[in-house]
Amino acid sequence: MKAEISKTYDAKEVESRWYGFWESKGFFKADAKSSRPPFVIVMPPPNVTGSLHMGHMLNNTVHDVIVRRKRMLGFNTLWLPGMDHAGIATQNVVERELKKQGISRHDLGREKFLERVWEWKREYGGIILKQIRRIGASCDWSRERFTFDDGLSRAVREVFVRLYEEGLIYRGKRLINWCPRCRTALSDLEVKYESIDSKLYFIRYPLKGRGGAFVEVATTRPETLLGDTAVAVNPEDERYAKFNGEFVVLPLMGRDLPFIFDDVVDLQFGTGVVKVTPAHDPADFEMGQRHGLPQISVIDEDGRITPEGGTYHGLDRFEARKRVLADLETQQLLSKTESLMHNVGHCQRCSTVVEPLLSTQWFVHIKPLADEALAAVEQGRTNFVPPNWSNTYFQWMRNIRDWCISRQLWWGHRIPAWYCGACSEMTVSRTDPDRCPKCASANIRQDEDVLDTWFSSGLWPFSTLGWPDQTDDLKAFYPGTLLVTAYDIIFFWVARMMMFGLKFMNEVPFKDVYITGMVRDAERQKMSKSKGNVVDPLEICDQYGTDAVRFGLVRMGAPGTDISLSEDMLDGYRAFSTKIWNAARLIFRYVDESDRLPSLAELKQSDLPLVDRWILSRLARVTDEVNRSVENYNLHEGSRQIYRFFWHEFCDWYLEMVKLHPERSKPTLLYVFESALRLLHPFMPFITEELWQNVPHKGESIVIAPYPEFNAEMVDARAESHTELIQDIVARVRNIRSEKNVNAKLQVPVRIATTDPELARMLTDAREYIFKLAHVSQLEVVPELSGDTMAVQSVAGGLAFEVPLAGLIDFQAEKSRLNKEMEKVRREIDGLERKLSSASFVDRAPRDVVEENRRRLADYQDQAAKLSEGLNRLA
RNA sequence: GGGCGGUUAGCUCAAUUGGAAGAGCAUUCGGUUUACACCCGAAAGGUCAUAGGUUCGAGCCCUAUACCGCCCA
Repeated sequence: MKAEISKTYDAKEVESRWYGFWESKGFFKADAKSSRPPFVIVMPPPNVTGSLHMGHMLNNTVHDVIVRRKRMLGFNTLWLPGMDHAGIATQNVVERELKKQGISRHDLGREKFLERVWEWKREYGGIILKQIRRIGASCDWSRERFTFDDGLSRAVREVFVRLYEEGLIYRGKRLINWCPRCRTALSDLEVKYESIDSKLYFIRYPLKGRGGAFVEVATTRPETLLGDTAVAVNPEDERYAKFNGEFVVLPLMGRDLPFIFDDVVDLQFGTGVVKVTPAHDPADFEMGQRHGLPQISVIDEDGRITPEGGTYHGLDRFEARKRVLADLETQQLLSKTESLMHNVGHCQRCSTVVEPLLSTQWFVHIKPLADEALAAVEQGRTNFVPPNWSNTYFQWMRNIRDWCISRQLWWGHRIPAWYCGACSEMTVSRTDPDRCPKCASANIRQDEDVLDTWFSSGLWPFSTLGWPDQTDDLKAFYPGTLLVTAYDIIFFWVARMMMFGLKFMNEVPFKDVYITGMVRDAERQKMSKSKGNVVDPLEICDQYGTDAVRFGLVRMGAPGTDISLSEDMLDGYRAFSTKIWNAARLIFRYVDESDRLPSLAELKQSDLPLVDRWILSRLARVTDEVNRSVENYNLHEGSRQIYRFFWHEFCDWYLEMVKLHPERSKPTLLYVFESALRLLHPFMPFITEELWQNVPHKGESIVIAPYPEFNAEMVDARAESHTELIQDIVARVRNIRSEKNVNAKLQVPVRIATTDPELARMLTDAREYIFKLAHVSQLEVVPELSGDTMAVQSVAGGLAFEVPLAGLIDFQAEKSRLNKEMEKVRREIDGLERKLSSASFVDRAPRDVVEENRRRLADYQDQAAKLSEGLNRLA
């Protein structure tokens, strides 16, 4: 037993010591053969390019609190970590590196380029996983996975082929979102809409064969008129009904365009006539399909005008816009320009304006998968915490559209489809073919494209466990118990895991989905690089201690609510670490090497002093509250309970009282402190391990020590009420001293009135606590107060008491103090009497509520009587 | 346009099923009591956004309004 620990708490030093020990001992390893009940969480795999930000820290802290408690409760706990290969992001990073050397990925070629990415991954990838260790995350690193590992790649391929065979994956020419900078297709989700202050242009389209007559068409994208194949109006629109069967002449191009009539046209928008460009606008694409319009692509994959664009061929799309407008102006076909706020899609990764393009891509026919995933949440097989997020999920699932899964990248799972150069047959296969299965030609080539990264992350809950093989891990750890994630990837990730899990495992991938909020700065602003308000978690962990940052995040993060991170907040929780440390220093003074941890039975055999019975009872209740809160994912509530208990009960009261007889209370002191450390461990893993190792304990590490659970034998209601009475007396004496400006060093006598012999005995026995805590010199317990006019009167816990302060009392001030107190009490009495005299309340409210109110009224009346007695004496 | 949140002490946020409005920080006052001044003690501070409604009883349930935020189209 170490007799002392350092005077100040050095969080950084302590925190650097334990993780390696835990990991090397294998405490975090799950056991696929165990008969204990499983508790399974998969980590949302961070991008391989990522480094830790506050969002990760919050997420991983929530995981860790939950996981550590479950592990201590004896569950066979698996927290599976890993990383995502992050197609676009990673490819961008490596391409940027290459660019510095003046080369492009095309200079290297596909194979060489991929080698470079793997090299990069080995060297720089995965920094984040080290950082995750730094914050204490108790993951099973023996099961770490990467979405681009061989095993997971096999799962991806299996899923692709099966879905293709079932007709749920198809290849087709559709209008997709295209990023001209990344030169790849994107899914709908990867497009971020930003509201932009832009212009609405009114363009004259001359009517064919009607002399100079024209209709006006409003558009935000004049350059796309090059690809117009119709103009459309709403069939209800009487202004334009007469044009049925007529044509307009497309400006600049001279093409004839028919009038079509379609419900989607908004009568209020612009002039009510819109241009239709099926190859460059999603709504127009659909309209084109309904009306059998030709599709003319006038913008290419680089964002330049195609040969279809005539004289504009080769111009960048934004340059083309200027030129088209200028030419329209010259021909007097531009009638006016209005300001308009509208949403423009940008690439999620590089912020380039996305171009809707007609393109041949691979899609998942999503409806059948979505229906299952929708039903699972509707039936409560998977629950969101907090539950309102299920609405978000429902809404998206109900309006879901086919998922474009092919990407024109190199870094990713290559699409397992081969095309025959001889017979044009397409083959989708689990294994790489060397010749065409139809015509046996060896002239086959694999599809160039790779899959959306989210396609592989969607398989994470089972691909990481060895699927498609029926491994022990898969049997033991699927389905998972819980998923913890922020709300921004409910669609990207949660929804897809639900769909794939149900499809391929016939079971939801997790029972509960806990949605965290976001971490914001002290002004509640979103953290962003451009604003420069990003807080580096590792920096603040160094500064405040990881335990303190963790505790702060958990304490402030009610499910689903955002957290604003401020210095004040962090200061507060660092102070909590220091408080724990200092409490330990005090306790260690009383402890020597011969001390050992008592069992509860041993404690209960001895005749425990009041304060010991009290603190054990409080510990029991707090243990119950913490367990209940964390079990229901109210981590903020659990952390609040334990903070309050440790600081304001254990330290402020118990430790102060124990100072009088440390020897007598030592077994209980050790027992409660050791339990409190275990109770706190999931929240603050480092400091609790450090102290636990220095206090008498059983076992190798607090990580695998049992978590405290409620024990009714520890509850002692009488000890609680007696101690509360003492606390109340102390608080009121302190209040009187403070209000009367009694010198802090001056001790005062106290007289308490009671006729209850048990209370009288208890107070006499406990008087030393009152002496110490309220600076009292002597305590007299009397049947009735003497009527000393030189004393200050008050009531505590239903007992009248007085503090004789001869020569210190200002009668007037004392009178007004008592009157003020009386007023308060009367207000309470009035309210309660009104309530209790109402027949409807007495009849309809539950009996215990009525009783409770009666009891309170009696208490207040008693207090009022005692106060008025005091007032009479002064009069 | 559709959906979801939020509005409680000066600030940041709690309040389990409708049954006595709380904490931390900040403020004021008093304290170098041998664990801790990152501390101890005391105090002050609230029309729970607004207006209606349901109920014996509403911060909590219902309806509208205002402002703020997010998501989807």
